[in-house]
Amino acid sequence: MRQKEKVTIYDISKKLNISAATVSRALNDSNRVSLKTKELVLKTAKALNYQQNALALALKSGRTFNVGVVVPYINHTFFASVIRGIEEELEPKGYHVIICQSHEDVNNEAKQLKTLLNTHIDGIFISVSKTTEDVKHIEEVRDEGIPLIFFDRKKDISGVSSVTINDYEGAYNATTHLIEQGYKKIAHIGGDHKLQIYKHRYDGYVAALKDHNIAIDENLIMQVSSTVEAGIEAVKLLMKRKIAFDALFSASDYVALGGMRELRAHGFKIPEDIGVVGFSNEPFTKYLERPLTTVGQTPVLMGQIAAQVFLEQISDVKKNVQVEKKVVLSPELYTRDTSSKKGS
Amino acid sequence: MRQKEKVTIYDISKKLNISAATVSRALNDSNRVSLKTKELVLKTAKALNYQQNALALALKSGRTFNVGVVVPYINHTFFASVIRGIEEELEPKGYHVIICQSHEDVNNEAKQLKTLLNTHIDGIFISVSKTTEDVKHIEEVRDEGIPLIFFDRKKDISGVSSVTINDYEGAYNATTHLIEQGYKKIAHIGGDHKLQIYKHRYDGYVAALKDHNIAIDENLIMQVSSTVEAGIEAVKLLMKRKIAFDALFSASDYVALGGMRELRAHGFKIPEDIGVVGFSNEPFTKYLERPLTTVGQTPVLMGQIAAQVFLEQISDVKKNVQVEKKVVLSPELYTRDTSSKKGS
DNA sequence: CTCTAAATTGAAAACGATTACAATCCTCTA
DNA sequence: TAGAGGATTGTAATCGTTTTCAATTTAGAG
Repeated sequence: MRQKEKVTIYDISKKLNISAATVSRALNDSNRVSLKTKELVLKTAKALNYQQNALALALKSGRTFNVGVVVPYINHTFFASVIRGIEEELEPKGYHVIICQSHEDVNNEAKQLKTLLNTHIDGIFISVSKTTEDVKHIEEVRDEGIPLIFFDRKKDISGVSSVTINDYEGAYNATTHLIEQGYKKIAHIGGDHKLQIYKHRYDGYVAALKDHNIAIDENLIMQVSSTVEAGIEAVKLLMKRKIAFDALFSASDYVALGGMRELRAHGFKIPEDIGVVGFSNEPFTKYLERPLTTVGQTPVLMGQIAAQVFLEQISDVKKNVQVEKKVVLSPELYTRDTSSKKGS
Repeated sequence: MRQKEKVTIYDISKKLNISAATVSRALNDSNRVSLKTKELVLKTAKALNYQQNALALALKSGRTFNVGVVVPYINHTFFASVIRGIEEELEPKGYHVIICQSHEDVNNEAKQLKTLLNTHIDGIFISVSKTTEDVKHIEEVRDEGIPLIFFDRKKDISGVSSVTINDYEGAYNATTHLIEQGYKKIAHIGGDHKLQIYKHRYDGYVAALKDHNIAIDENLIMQVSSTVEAGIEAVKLLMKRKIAFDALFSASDYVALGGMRELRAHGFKIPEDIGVVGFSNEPFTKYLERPLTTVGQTPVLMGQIAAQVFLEQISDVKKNVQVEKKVVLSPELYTRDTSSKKGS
C-alpha cells in the first residue's frame, strides 16, 4: 500500500487557473482576496479534500503547535492527571501534547529535552526527576528562548515559570488534623529533600508540631523513597529501634501503605492504635479496606493552569517581554478512615 | 527572550566557502565527499553547534520519525506499560512517541487519528475505545497507507496488524484455577461483548466450566463497565436476586474490587466463603490487605512486540508488500490470596 | 472619458534540508 | 603530455507553505 499522494495548494491553483499565493490567501481568509475567489477556493479545497501540510507550515512559520511534557512516569495517576489538564486546555487551541518520561533519571531527562527541542516544540512542561541536581540541561532550554513551565516538582531557575501546590500547607494541615484527633507522637516518613516538595512537606510537619507545642523528635523522622517496600522497611526500622509513636504522617501514599501493612503485622490497629495520613490521594487509597486519609493535589487543575501560563507566555514572547510567573495551588485534605481515633 | 537563531548548513557552507550540498553530503557521511572536507565540515558543525532541522528533513523526506499511540486512558497501568514497551523499542531507533487519549469515546478517537495524520506520523498504534463500532476512521488511516497496529483491543480490519493477548486462555486458566480450588458455582462479571477482549474472556470462562462438566448458569453471568462502582452494583443485584455462588471471576480488577467490598458488606469471607479472581493485574491488586488473584497481560512485552511489528512493516512498505501480522501473547495467572479456599 | 487610488492578483524568495545532474578537478596511463 | 576516467564539488530543483513586492485590474471621481 503506497502512501496516498497529497493534494497541495498548487493542485487547487491549477484547477482554478490562479496562483498558489492567492489560494494561500483565500485559505487563510486574508482580506486581500475577492470574496468570489475566496469562496471558489474554499469550495474546491473541500472538493479535493485538501489538508494543510503542517510540516511545511511549521518550517515556514517556526511554530509547530506541539508542546512537550516531561514527567518521571506517565503511569502515576498524579502525572497522568496533570497531563489530562494540560490537554484539556491546549487541545481546543490546536496544540498537541508530546509526552516524555524521564524515569526519574537526569540523563534521560536531558535526552528527552534535547529531542523535544529538536522536534521544534512550542513549549515545554516539566516535573523534574528525583536525580536532577545539575540544571544545565534545563537552562539550555530556557536559553533557546522556548517557553518552559515547571509543575509540581520545580527548580529555582530565573526566567522559568512554575505551577506547584503548597506542600507546606498540605503537610501542616495533615499534621494538625492528626493532632486534633488526639494523636501525640507523630512520626514523619518523608522523601529526599533534594526535591523541594519533600522539604516543604517536612517543614509543614515541623511547623504544625511547633504550633501545637509538641517537641520535634528526630528519631521519628525519616527520609525514604516513595515505594511500598520503603514504607515497610521504614516501619520495621522504627520497630527495631523500639521508638514509640501513635501516628504516622507519610509524604507518600505508597509509603503509607507499606507502613500500615507492617504496623498491622506487629499487631497495631489502624486508626485506633496508630493514625495514618498519606500524601497524593492516589486512587488506590480510596479502595483500601480502610480508606486512607491523604492530601490531594488537584492535579487536573494544576495542568490547566500550567497550560494557561504557557499561553500567556507565548503571547508575551511576541511582545518581547520576559515573564516568570509562579502559581501556588492549595492542597485539599481527604479525611477518611485511617486518621480518627474512634474508628469511623 | 527571543528565539535563538539556528545555525544551518548554509552557515557552515559560508564559513568554509563550499556549497551547502557538499556540507549536506559530508554530514550524511556520503562517500562522494573527500575525507578532508568531511572532517572539516564535521568539525565546524560541532564548533557552530549545528543541529539538523528535523522539520526541513521531514518535509523533504516525508518521514518524521514520530509515531502515534492512541489509548483510552494513559493513566491505566496497563496502557502506560504498553507505551513503555513501545518506547523502549523505538527510542533507540530515533523515533518519538506521541501519546493520545480517546477517553473511551469514538469521536475523540477519530479526532485524534485525524490530527495524528496531520502531524505526519510514521505509524500509529491503537487500542480502540469501548464505543468504537464504526471503523471508518481507522480504515481511513489504513487507506492513507500509513502503518497501523492494533494492540490489546482490536477490530477485524483487513490490512491491519495486531498484537493481543489470549484472553480466552487467560479466562480459561483463571476459571479452571477456581474450579481446582474447589469452588463450584462460579459467577462471571464481564464487560461489553462489543470489545472482543470481553467476549473472549467470557468464552474462556464458559469453556472451562464445560470442560469440567459444570453447567452454565445464565443467572451468574453479567456484563458491566469496568469500574469499582459497577462491581458493587453487580454484586448487589446478585444478592437481591438471591442467587447463590461461591466464586467470582471478573473480567476487570476494578469490578472485582467493588464486588469484594460488597460481598464483605454482606458478611461473606474472602476467600473462605467466596473466591475471587480479577483480570489485568493492576498494581493495586498486589497492595490490598488480601492481595487479589488476577490475570496478568505482560503489557510491556506487548508494546515491544507491537513496535517490532511496526519496524518490520515499514521495511516491508518500502518493498511495496502489504503485510498483516497477528501476534497473540499468552497471559499469566498471578495466584494470590483471594482464590484459595483454605485461606493463604 | 480620463485619471487616481484601491482592490486583487501574481512572481519569486524564503523556511532548511536532500539529490539529480552537470561541471570541475585530479590522477594515472599510454 | 594528452586524455580517460574517477573523484569531488557545485547548481538548481524540490518538499508545501507564506509573504513581500510589484503588476494588473477595477471602481469611482471629476
